[in-house]
Amino acid sequence: MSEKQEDRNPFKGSFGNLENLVDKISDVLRCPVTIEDANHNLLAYSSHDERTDSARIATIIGRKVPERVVNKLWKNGVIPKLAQSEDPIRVSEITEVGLSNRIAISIRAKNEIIGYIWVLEIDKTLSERDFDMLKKAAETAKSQLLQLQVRKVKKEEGHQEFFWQLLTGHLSTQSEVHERFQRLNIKPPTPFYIIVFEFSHEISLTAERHIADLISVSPQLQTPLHVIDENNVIILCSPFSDKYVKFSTSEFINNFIVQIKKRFRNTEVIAGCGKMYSAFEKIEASYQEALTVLRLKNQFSEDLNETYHFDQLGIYRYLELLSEKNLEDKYFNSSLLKLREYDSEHNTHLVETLNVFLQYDSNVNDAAKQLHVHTNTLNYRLKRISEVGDIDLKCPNEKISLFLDMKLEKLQKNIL
Amino acid sequence: MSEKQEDRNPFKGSFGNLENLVDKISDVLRCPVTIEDANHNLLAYSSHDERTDSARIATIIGRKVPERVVNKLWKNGVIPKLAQSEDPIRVSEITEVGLSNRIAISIRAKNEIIGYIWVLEIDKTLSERDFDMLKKAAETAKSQLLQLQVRKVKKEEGHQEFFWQLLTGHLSTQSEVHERFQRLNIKPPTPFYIIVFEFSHEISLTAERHIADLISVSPQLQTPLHVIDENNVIILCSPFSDKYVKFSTSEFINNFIVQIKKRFRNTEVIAGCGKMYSAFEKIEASYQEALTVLRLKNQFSEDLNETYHFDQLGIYRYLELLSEKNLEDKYFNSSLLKLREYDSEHNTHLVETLNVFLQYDSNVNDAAKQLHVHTNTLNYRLKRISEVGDIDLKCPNEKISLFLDMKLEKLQKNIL
DNA sequence: AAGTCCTTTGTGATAATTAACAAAAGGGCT
DNA sequence: AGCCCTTTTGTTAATTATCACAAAGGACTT
Repeated sequence: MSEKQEDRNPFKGSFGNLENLVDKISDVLRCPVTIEDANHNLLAYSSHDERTDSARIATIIGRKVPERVVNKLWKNGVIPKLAQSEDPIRVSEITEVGLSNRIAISIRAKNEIIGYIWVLEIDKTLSERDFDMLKKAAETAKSQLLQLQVRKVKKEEGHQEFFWQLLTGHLSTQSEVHERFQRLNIKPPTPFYIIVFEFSHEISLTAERHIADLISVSPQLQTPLHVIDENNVIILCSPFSDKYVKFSTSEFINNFIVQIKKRFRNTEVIAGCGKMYSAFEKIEASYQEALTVLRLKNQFSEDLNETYHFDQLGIYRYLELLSEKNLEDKYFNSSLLKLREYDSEHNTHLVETLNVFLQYDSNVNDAAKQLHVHTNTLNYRLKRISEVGDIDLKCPNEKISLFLDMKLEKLQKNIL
Repeated sequence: MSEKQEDRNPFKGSFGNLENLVDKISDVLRCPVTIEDANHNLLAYSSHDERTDSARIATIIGRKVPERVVNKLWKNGVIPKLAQSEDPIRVSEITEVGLSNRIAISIRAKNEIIGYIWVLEIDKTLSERDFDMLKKAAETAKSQLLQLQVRKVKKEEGHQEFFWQLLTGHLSTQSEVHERFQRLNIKPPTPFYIIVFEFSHEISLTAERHIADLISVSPQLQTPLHVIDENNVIILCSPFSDKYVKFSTSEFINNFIVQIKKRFRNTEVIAGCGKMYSAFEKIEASYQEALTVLRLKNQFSEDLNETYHFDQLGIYRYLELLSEKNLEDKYFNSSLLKLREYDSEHNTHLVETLNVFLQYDSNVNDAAKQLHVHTNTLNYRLKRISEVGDIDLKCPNEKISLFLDMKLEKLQKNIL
């Protein structure tokens, strides 16, 4: 550091305690300031100022940043960014969790994060010079924190934060993950997979407690980590034994949903489950798969009513994309068009018949039952379908195309 | 027009004949210039200059722009653009047809195009001022052309140009199309469809004549229009009767290919056929469909060997897109993975067995024959597949997913 | 070399599917 | 009403598919 810069550093020297430092930062930047440790526990906050936002109030009251604020910051990448950079980072307003515009910087010693400084941009926007100031403040905060020996209070404290790191893929090495599991006294769960429950309403505090109970006592699965995120409950699961994985998972899911519905009427819950993996860097993948299941279940609610596992999605993973393509190409299935024309001319139900027939895996008996007609009737119709639509019902390509195209038409009807 | 502008107009007054005008334009712009009528017949060309390109030489020799140059200009949208705009349009070099950089402008009377002026940018690039000059030249050319009564020579002359207009969707109204057909003494072919033959080599002049004979004498179909475009022969077809459309089309296609292969050894020919329509604005769609067939036939040559009609493509229309999605998602089919692992551990052929089984529409007998194993063997394997891969072979969604995913894996192998 | 596990093939009984035909029912038309 | 055409249903015989069980062959282990 050059002499000139040192002269301009208002944070030079000792402040005795963190409260003095935080007030000094607040004076210099003319904004409310908060200092946290690496686990988002409140260490100090500027007091001259009553301008503030609800997240800050909650943090000061609870002496800790609320979990859902931390979760959000993980999800939108703010905390990972802070972990990478030594520079201040601007965070735009996030009204859902009561965060107004603010600036954050990490306090770090030897590349390890030991805390954060938060500056609220309530009615002033920080300049480049302010950013420099903040960097100097972080430097001073570093020595203060080291003196306080807050280093001991390492990141391992929060289960939730650790889980978010796993879910967002921000833990790089296998060994690091293992270490973290050990520190939390959790046997590393392998193999594992992610289950996400999506609630129709936001999850209340009462519900949170109930959910935590439900998860902790589950006899079917190990559930070492879980977190609540707006309407979703995200759970890291591991089977007790290699056998019956599917069975115990569906037991767990069904039980969970039944219990929730019993306790909270008018609440709808659906579940999505990612693939099972053994390498921890795949936690993110499994989480994303679970979210995909939920998205598609909302879109194809009838068809996927009984489905919760990513592996069971099958063609439904593909339909959205294909629907877009067909709209673009102005594609229509010639056979279905002919059948539709025939249907409307002769008051028949060839399309519906074909649909059910294919749905029941080309089994004449089952399809006939479903259609409430005689087997011979169905056979007669199939012959008709074959003639009218110019369809070879023994050709997999044709059958699959028809199956898909009918699903796609239905999807497009739903969207319009 | 203001007096000033008129003063600056070097094309004012009478030039006596087009040759004088074209030389004047060439003098002013210092570039080679050509004037054509609406059918691309040569009317006049500047002579002071031996700088030129091969397309211009061919045009002057033949007193007409070569068909393949005109086709190219239709396909890449230059002629449609000239039809819309009164301003000069810059055309970048098209080496395939021997066109160097040039500027074109339409000569029009009452919104009707009666000719074109072409300016070669051989070693000079035209300025904005030159463009203005060219517009004035077009104005003068207009009165000259009108005097020559070239208006009589309307666009109707060229079959090929008309066909390109249809193929590229540049004829707007049904009635206009009907009129044009009548002028060419062609009974408007409805319903119609497009067949495209793709040759492995560029089509020689000898081949062109042979192809024209083959098409004109076809007993299966009406073929009022056709055009040769690089390696492709594009044909507008219409069935003689509503019945046996499919049959006569495949007869025609097979005959064509056999004849070509007999005459030209070492030449491979594949055919693609678009959907049948009745409204002429759909010619473009049918053409594009035929091209899609050809594209996919090149990609899935084994599977689509016997396929030529767009309606028969089925799932193959979708595979490219799905392959991209799966690569992006890093998707893999869990069941197939398990089966593969089992196969390599136990030297079995479960994946291949499943593939054939699904290919043969879940028919145990046919699949067993294809696999050269006993029916019971196949049944045993299917039971194994069901257990190992955790697959329900009665569930259409699962079966279709497996079918698709196996095709997609194969596609990805081919690409890599 | 014997034993084990997995796979393949053969046999035959049983169940299920398909095909052929006849009768009946319904809808539209004159 | 009577006719024609299409659709539905019932009956039966012929054909296929499915299943259980036994035997045999291969690969690998001990």
